[in-house]
Amino acid sequence: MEHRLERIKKQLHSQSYKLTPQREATVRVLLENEADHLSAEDVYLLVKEKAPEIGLATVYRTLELLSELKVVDKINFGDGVSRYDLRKEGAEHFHHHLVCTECGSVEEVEEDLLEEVEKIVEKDWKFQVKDHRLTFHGVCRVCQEITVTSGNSS
Amino acid sequence: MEHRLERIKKQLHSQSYKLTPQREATVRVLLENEADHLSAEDVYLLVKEKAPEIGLATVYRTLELLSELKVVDKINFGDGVSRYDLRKEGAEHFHHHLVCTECGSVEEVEEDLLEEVEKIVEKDWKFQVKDHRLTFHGVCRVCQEITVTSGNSS
DNA sequence: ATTGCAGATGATAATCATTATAATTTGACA
DNA sequence: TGTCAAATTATAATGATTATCATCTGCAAT
Repeated sequence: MEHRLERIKKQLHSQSYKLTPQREATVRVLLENEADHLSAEDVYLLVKEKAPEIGLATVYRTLELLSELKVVDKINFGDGVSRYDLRKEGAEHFHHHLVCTECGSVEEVEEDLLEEVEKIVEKDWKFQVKDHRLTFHGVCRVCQEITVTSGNSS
Repeated sequence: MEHRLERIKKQLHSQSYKLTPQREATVRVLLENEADHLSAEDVYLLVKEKAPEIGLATVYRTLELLSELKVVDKINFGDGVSRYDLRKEGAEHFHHHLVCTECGSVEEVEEDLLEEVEKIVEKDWKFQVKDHRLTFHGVCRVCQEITVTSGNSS
């Protein structure tokens, strides 16, 4: 945790940005909630708990900055809100998501799975892939069980 | 074209919606601009050319309706705007997109390419896939050539 | 043909996320 | 200590989308 913070600090410094207290608090919130997919508003509320004087605009700017540095990825699941997701340390590619249409839960898939597909796209479409976004919409394990349980013999 | 319009009309009727003149004008615009990825505003401006009295709200409502009927897919490339993309006739799956980070162009990929990946997700994550969104970001063929041409010996 | 009614529409106001602005603060460095 | 650029805060502005509400349309029953 501290290690990853250090790393991000160095990344900032390498582009002559500073790790201000506000930025540090924001990064800490992201690290502590890595499993979630927080919106800017979510982050703002959480950061406020440890740094009550922070402004929403600063959170937006920080997230934007982290996004440029590829520390976080900005994603969008189709509701009108951008969400910010920490890139796993050392991950080459952005991970994928499984969005449940029943309960709204979001699972992460770290496996790449797209190597073959990218090769095809590069070869057949002559498109030089830099990044990708893959989201599956469907029914998660939990909701499948609920459906089976509650709907078996009515 | 007329054939596809008929088909959409039937789909509407099957859910007891009507194909009003405004809705028809909107669908026609979508059919005539199938290659593009129009925002609601774009659609609005185009529809206004043939039906000047239409309101923006109606366009939004129509696009929303078509989206529910899976006639169009609502997509989001990360700028703050939703775009509406006609589903190809008979297509099981939503097609993929190649977004060029240099010129902003968007290519469509109709091949599925994800069959294997979906199988893995269904098996290993017990996630029942209903739909997917796959977008590659990178450099399109044209921009690659420009880069090579203009940057070869300076 | 007229009435009644549900669904659609158009104009506009309201909402919500995000971005821009301007005044103030901070922190490194001379 | 004084200076200056970067960063921050509070707030206003923007832009996309949604809600509201009065009006309109087309059809079924009278």
